[in-house]
Amino acid sequence: MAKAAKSITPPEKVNDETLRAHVGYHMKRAFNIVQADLTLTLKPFELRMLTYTALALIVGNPGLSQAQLAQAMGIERPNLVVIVDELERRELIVRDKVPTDRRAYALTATLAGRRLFGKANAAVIAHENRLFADMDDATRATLTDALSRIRKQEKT
Amino acid sequence: MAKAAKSITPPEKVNDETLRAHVGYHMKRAFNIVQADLTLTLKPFELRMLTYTALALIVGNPGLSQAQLAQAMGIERPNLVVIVDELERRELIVRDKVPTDRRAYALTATLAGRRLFGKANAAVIAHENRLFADMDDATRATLTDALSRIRKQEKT
DNA sequence: TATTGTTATACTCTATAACTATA
DNA sequence: TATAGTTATAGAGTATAACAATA
Repeated sequence: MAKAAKSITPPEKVNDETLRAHVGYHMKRAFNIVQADLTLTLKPFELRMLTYTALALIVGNPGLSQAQLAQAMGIERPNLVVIVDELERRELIVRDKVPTDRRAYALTATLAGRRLFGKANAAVIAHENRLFADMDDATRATLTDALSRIRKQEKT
Repeated sequence: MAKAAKSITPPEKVNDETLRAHVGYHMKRAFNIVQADLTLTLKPFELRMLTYTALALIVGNPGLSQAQLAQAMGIERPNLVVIVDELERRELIVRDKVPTDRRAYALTATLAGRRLFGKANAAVIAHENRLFADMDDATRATLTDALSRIRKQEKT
């Protein structure tokens, strides 16, 4: 039988029914939006999400080691090196040798680092309030809690 | 006054109090975990999140144009080209010229494409059930809904 | 033997500018 | 003028392997 020439016309509206059933799909879309807005928010401070996060943890934990910081940020050690390099070059943090373990560095924020973090953090709080403005506190708490409970699965 | 030599010791436990207050921080951490698990889930099918998503939308919307697909996926047109190229090269979709608009392509999944998507989708559903196993349906619905309501802000 | 920090490297995802061919 | 698809390119994030110094 001859192949019927089916006229293909682009659909009026895109049906994403299959994907809408997956939480991961919504997470990606939402995170991309949040990430893009956060990038603009941090631009005036010359920070990115990663340098902001690292600075926040160093400000809150003076003497932190790079291994601890990488673990807390959920990234691999090699990826942290350039981040810490950048913060140190800008004199927002200092890298001190730990006397009791000569392999490790103790990371501490400088006064400039703490000041910059204070300003950047205020901007981040405003960014969050803007993005999640139409979300009531209970929903926001549920969202935060649900997200923070997602953990790595053990390998089978 | 001489600078006091303060002995810096790494903290026992990392305090992430500041960051825990931000939804974006939890979104990133959670998405990284989901993304890593999804990558492993799709590996046997030689798909990534982007090729899987594109295939899902083409299967569900025969005749879709690339511009529509890029818009539905929330990515820029140039980034879609290599994705569509790959799906076409693997003969999972076909690119047909649209008779009424000779600039556009109509994307349609082949039988092989629909079959592969069926198998991959089953694996993705299992992956989601595994990752969100300890989350009850109401929470999952709240999470999905809250995430899908996050929208781009208008420029001020 | 294991860990800290490092280097080198590769892969993926995202965005923008500029082009062509059509509309 | 505007849109569809494309090319080229750059930037950012992530991961692994392998190394020197130290524990």
